Amino acid sequence: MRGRNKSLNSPSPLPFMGYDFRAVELKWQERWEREKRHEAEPDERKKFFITVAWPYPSGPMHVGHARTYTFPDVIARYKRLMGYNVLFPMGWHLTGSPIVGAVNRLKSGEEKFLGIAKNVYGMSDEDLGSINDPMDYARYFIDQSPMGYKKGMRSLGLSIDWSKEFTSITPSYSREVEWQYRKFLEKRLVTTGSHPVKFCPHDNNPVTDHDLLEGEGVDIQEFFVIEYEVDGEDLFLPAATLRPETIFGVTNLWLKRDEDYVVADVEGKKWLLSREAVRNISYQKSVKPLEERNSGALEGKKAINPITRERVPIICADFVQTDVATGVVGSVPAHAPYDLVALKGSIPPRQVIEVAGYSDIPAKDLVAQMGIRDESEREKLDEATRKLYRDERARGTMIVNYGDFYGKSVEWAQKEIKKELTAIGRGDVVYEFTKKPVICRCGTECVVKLVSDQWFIRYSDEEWKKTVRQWLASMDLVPPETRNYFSNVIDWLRDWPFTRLVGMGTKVPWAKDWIIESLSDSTIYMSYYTIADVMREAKMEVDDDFFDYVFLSKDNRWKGNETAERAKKAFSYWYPLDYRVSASELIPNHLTFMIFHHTALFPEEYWPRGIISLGLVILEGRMMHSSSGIIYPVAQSVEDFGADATRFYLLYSVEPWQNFDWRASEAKVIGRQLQHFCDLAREIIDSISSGEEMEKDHMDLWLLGSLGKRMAAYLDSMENFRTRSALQMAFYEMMNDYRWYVRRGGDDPRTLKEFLERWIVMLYPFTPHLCDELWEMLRAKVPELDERIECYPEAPPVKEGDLEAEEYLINLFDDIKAALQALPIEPKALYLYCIPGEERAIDSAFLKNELSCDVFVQPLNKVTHDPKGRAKRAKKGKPAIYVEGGDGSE
RNA sequence: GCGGGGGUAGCCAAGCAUGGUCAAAGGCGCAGGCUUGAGGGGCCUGUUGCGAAGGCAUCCGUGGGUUCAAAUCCCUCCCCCCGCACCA
Repeated sequence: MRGRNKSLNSPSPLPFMGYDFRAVELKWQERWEREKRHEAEPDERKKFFITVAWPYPSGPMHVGHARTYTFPDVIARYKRLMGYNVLFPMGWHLTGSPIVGAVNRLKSGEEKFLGIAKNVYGMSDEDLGSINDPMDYARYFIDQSPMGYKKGMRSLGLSIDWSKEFTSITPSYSREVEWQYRKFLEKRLVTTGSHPVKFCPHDNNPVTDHDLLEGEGVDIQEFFVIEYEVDGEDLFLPAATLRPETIFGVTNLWLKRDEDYVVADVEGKKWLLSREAVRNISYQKSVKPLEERNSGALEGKKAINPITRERVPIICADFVQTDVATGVVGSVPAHAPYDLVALKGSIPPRQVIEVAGYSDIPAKDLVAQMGIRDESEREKLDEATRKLYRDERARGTMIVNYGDFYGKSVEWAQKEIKKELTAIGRGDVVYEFTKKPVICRCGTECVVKLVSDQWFIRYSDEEWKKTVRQWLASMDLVPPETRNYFSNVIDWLRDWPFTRLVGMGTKVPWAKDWIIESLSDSTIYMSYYTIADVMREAKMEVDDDFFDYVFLSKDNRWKGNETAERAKKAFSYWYPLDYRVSASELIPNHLTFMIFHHTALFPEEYWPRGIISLGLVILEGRMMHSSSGIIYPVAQSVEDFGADATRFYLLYSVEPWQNFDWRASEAKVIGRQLQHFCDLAREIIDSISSGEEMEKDHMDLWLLGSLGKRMAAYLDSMENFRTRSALQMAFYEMMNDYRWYVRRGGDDPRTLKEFLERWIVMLYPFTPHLCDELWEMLRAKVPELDERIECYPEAPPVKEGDLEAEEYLINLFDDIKAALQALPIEPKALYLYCIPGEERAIDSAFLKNELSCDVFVQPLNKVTHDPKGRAKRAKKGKPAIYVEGGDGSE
């Protein structure tokens, strides 16, 4: 020990001081803003453009959101350190109906919602009174509420370029959306059609799962309807089925016993429908009820199978469910357990499908196997039905002599028979929920409605998919596991209905009654960030030509226009998007749509380069839900622990793409650790004095060498977005190195200054306020440092030689501790026998001090004391150890 | 059901794509000691079991297998999470 600076020898004589994190954070936030530190303009530097899914401000910003936005901020700050010109913008997504819905609920005084607004969202009566329309509500959660997004983002110290801010309903942005869809229309990438949706007749609106009281997650199923003509009457029995291929095995038709059915005109034909079916189907087809007719009146009559022309009897039964599909069912006893049981052998089953493992009457096998006695055992019958369908569909073969059907698969037959029936005008389709009831919040039972004139984006287009697949292959996807996921999504993606009747948003340019729904208007909005400030300043009306010129360089009248030129310059500088950051649950829609849309609209040089998918955040083990009040608001975390501690905590426990469990107790610990770090840094800064030039000794070289290694690992992690691992290097490993250095007597102010300089820089992306503060303090002592921390110092080179000897000692020290641990004696003297030459690495003074006993180092060629003959165990790099107890013996 | 991702010591989690250097990093928590103006600070030590020695035994959801050698490769089973569309 050279004792140049006593205060640095452990333990610290200074009292615990800490710092006022809120004061420091506010100071720097204010300064960054005043200096417009994060506003980015095109220049000659290499650029880095990163965006994150824009928030939908329908409630408070909680720590889950904080993580989503802090991660890209850390990356943005890191890239600035690396010399990039970084654009990290933010906007607001207002499209859609939830905000509209929230305002309606407030206005109608819905109690539950008002309670949440007051207690969870922290809204005062005054706040509530000031909200009259959806924009008021959105504004409230964007920048008025203390729990709002903009305040939250600012208080976290996010380095967002607010000059590029806009919303999804900003008029000039809407122009871009219109441009995009007109392009799609031109390219025939949109199409019109009809589409089944969950619908509430009372509200006269489509409903989402979120709007439901009961029936969440229920799907819509397509039933195929086979029309059987009633013999001798102008009436059809529309038997609804999921298995039209079994039509060859139909032995009879079922109606519910003693039930009043309705004869109705359905698009020009007379159908017999249950009363429930009349209501349901009237939302899918034009249905005019004509008269009632009891099922008993039809019993015994015959109906004509449209394919086989066979006449089969109409039979009534109790198991028929009138609220499912049409309320009319075909009976296939060989392949449907229900039918088999209900017929009780009165009509012989007819096999039409053969499956390995089953007899010639498959339904019979299952009924016997499961011990089903009669049709009242619904649960068992349902299970048998499901199992049989699964097996037959997977492995069954058709054994009917009809057309090409013999020997064909069930799947093929199903498609084929649908085609045939439709062709001869005896096939139709009705939609039904997979499970009932489905009940709207208003209490009304929902129906399946067929929306016509719906517009679709043709994601099913094979050419388009091919382009997207190819581009995907060249993209950087983080984490790599998402590649498979994307690739599957592209395969399964169907046409997407992109028009809505309600909510905020941009109108479909050629169908002004419709609005472009929220996922579909946010596919290329990153491009607008690049020109948002130019557009706002210009305040001018733009048209399709404008975007053609700016985005596609089409030669037109905008050429030479100042605004257009500025926009074009900015766009071509910043685009393409380097990384898109989003939640992994958006892979099946938004993120994939983004790739589709870019490839369809822009030249390849502007297609997005990378996607980072984040994991979700849970709160103390539970899912966060604004609507249920299970949230931890950002505002609170910043107040409780500070912005830096919040940021640090959000990124340290798991990598960004893993799920994260927020625990306030841990966030608190981080706050303490930062306080400690601050103390330590100040101590080092205090110790810096000018004019002192000392030769670096072994420990100094070790500390700087190790720093080089840590920094290399840090850079590698950051380049791959492994922020957790980077933080572990930047904070904990650095801390450990520092401790060891001090413990080993290291105390050179110059070495420590160098060490601290890099330490601050490494931590800067994570805890920018504290780091800027420390940097400022450091500069007061070391004026030659750059004012901006962003001009980071290079890592010192790693010379393995500087590290080797110390590693040797560390290993030896560990071995000694392990050995001592198993010994129940007080060590008095420690003998170390090493390969000659290695003794140079053994700091016996240090060991003596640490172990409080005498230490004798004896190279193998100079062993003088070895009563137990341990010296022979010495190996290269691993000295032999002999411990002598207090009484001199062992 | 379909598709994707996981199960590692009290907790969070690293490692597994290139088997051995893995009793298995780091953090948290917990325990003990030190800091000779007593407790939310710091430093040190420990945290599967055994052990008068740096070792041995057992261990990485379950049960098998491959191998001189498996947390790491192959198979069986069990369990958990996330998407599945008109919703931001």
